Amino acid sequence: MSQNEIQETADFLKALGEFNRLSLVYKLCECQAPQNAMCLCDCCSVDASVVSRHLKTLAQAGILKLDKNGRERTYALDRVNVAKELRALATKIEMETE
Amino acid sequence: MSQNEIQETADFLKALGEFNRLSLVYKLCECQAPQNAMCLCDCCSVDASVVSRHLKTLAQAGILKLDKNGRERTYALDRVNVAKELRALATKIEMETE
DNA sequence: GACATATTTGCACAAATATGCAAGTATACC
DNA sequence: GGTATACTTGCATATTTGTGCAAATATGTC
Repeated sequence: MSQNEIQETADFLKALGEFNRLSLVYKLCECQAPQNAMCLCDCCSVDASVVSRHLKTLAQAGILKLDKNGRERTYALDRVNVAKELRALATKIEMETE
Repeated sequence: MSQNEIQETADFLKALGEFNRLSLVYKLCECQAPQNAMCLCDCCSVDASVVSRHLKTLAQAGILKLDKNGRERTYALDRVNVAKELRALATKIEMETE
């Protein structure tokens, strides 16, 4: 396993491993339709700018997908990718080597 | 989902989401037998005290199991628990609600 | 163009975190 | 008891990170 791969996985997990960001993820988990940032502000009691930054972090980690329409940005969970990453890690950890 | 549950999951992911800690986890992943802390020092180039603290963090998050014999402490991956947690999250995220 | 809405960005700051070193504790060996 | 080995802990410190506020940008509406 290369240093880079370790760093990437760590970044992915770190993005999920913060209370407000994980709250956003769970909130989006309940939504079938993509949500805009303002709507997501309700779920954690922080400033809109903070939500904006958390959403950016999550999107960069491949956890959310961003869509721009007009002055609105809608975010949706990248369910397939997140589940894939988590399962890959679970499988790796389960597997006994040598 | 309660605030507490969110916090616990976030703590679990945060414990995994740091480069040196994840390196330790991968290292232990390759070992069938539990390893002592000194042996684990080799895998990341930091002071033994730092490794000691990271191992403590991982154990508290339910990622490692600790065993004391004599002056040695051996650590082993709690494969079952970690895989279970990751899979539970994957399933939750995959599932579309309403 | 003026104004409202949606979101991002710059700045400042407090809190958390990772780290190294030196000293402390615990156990084994002589 | 003295010394070596295997850690852990306290302290200082540098870096990162989460946060709020105010200003900036971008787009829609009148």
